Amino acid sequence: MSIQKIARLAGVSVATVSRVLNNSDTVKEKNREKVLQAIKASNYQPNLLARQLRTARSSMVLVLVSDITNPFCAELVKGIEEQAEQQGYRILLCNSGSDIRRSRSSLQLLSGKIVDGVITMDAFTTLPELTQLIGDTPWVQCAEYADAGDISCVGINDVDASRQLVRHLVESGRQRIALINHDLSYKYAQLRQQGYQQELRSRQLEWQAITYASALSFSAGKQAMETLLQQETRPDAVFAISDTLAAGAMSAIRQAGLRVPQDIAVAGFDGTELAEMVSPPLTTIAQPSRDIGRKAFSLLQQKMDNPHAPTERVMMDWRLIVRAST
Amino acid sequence: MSIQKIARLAGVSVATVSRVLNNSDTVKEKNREKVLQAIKASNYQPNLLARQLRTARSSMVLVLVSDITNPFCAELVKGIEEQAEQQGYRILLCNSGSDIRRSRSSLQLLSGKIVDGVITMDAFTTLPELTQLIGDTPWVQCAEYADAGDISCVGINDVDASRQLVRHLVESGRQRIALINHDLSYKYAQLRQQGYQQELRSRQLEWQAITYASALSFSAGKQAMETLLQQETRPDAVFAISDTLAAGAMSAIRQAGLRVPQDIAVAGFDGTELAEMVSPPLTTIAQPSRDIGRKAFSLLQQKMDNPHAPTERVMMDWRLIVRAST
DNA sequence: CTGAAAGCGCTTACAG
DNA sequence: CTGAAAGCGCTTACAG
Repeated sequence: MSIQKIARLAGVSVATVSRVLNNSDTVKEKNREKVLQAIKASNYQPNLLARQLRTARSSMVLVLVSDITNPFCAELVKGIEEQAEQQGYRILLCNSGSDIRRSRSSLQLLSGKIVDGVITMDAFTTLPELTQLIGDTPWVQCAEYADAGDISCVGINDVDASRQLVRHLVESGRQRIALINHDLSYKYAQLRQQGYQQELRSRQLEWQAITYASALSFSAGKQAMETLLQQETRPDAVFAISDTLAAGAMSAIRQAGLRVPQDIAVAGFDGTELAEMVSPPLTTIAQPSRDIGRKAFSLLQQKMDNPHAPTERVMMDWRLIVRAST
Repeated sequence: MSIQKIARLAGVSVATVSRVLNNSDTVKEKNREKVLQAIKASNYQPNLLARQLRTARSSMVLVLVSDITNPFCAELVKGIEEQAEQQGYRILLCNSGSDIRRSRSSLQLLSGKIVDGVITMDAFTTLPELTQLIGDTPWVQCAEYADAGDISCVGINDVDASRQLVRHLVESGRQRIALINHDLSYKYAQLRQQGYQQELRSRQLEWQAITYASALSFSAGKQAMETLLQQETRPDAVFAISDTLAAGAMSAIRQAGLRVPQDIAVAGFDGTELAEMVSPPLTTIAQPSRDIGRKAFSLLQQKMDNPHAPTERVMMDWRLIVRAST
């Protein structure tokens, strides 16, 4: 079913059909109706491929998400979606699993002209490769940094946020604060660790312990906490770099027969709903995830509308939420 | 950058370039090299739109997910993805939010020939409309029923699973078992409710209470539980139709100063990781979510490979997991 | 083994 | 207001 058939059915030229389809110009009412009727009668659906090939734009953007299972990512996506929808764009989600091979495959949608731009959340260590793959098509990095190259990004000040969280733990009397971190190829992981260390140093606290969870998951958090509990001195507080990890840590603590927060205080990061779901509810850093997502799309749109739009690095606000876990 | 330019650069025809690109036939080694070199030199990327338009296939499928935030959905998607990847397909995720308007918009990817098939998880009440939108392109309904029309689907036997869960509650001595359900436009919600009622009846338990959560979320579950707690007689057990709702219910119970499971037992459904994350951990029905996803893709692939493939309704295995919450 | 040519289904100046 | 025609970037019989 093509525009040709419709044209034949309606007794007009394909140009006229196309004009009706794009409700453009001035088509004589009589003709418009004939076309509309033919369309309805044949249940015609325009071929988007052909249209996009011709116009060289798709009004679709690719969102390369590292892990949809991660509630923080899911929130970011919702923000991106909201903004995109409002601006008449459609979003294609691809789950990269932080795997460069899969990213590469997904990015063919970009180089293949199926989407007009891309929002990524990949580790900043993969940026060189991504940069090469993406070339100079519109691109925004979301909730992870890009400190070189011509890439716009949105995030929060992770060092400050971490410091404030650690400060809170210190001020509530904790002496041995451990960190459960994740893959340091993420810049945000590095920065949160920096914040943690800076704050300890400035408070003259010598005790320090860092474990690296193998994934950003509950079970990895649990395992990381078990490791911490096996060490000679036991921490009296744990700062986990995400709420999911913190939930895992709490579970490990409970299984070891210890209490939260009496024996060990636990704090998370992100401010997802999960932090309220566990008990005791988690102290955490609330990130404005929806807004980060929205902003990421806005930056992308600027680039799509104008290839020479300036590259921006946006820092959003965050805040500490104190709950019963600390 | 087009195939034409490469042809010119390499001093061959576009046909030859195309052949190299599709590593087909037998291109003289000398020419292949010239082409490969030209491609590398110019960093050429094939235009997928043009290719898909020409070949009328994309090796991409659309997954219309009702809510990526839902951990059960996320698991399904991972299963679909695994299978798709293995078969050389790419997946496009669209978040319908159970909104028919958004589904409609996403389905243009189908009618517009951008994808070869679609997997949905929409409420069965929307099927008539979806059927009309989708026409006769390959389509599989995942984790929700389709009892009419020519739609393949994969799921579990919800009635049996519910009955077994309720049986477990009864057998552990519970007398007043409440149900926290969700939107009855989902067939699975209807069936689980049926199972609940059937089992109560067969056990001659008269007491019954059903609340409907406004969403499949923690806070909606909490609210639903609060409603239940306000009624004259208090239940001594609650069966929530999803783990997320169950988590909300537990939170409400705790806030009311009651204990789980001593005062009220709580059971969930789905068997997501969340069920292990809360404390006490949840008794739940484990659905083989990954396998459901994989199966959904396989069914879709059958339809894509052969338009006359038979329509199937697949029922997967499930099992009851008893934990400390009951 | 290779190239000229048709065609996938659209849109858009251009001429009338 | 409308139509004929070119062209987006590919692939694929067809002929050689």
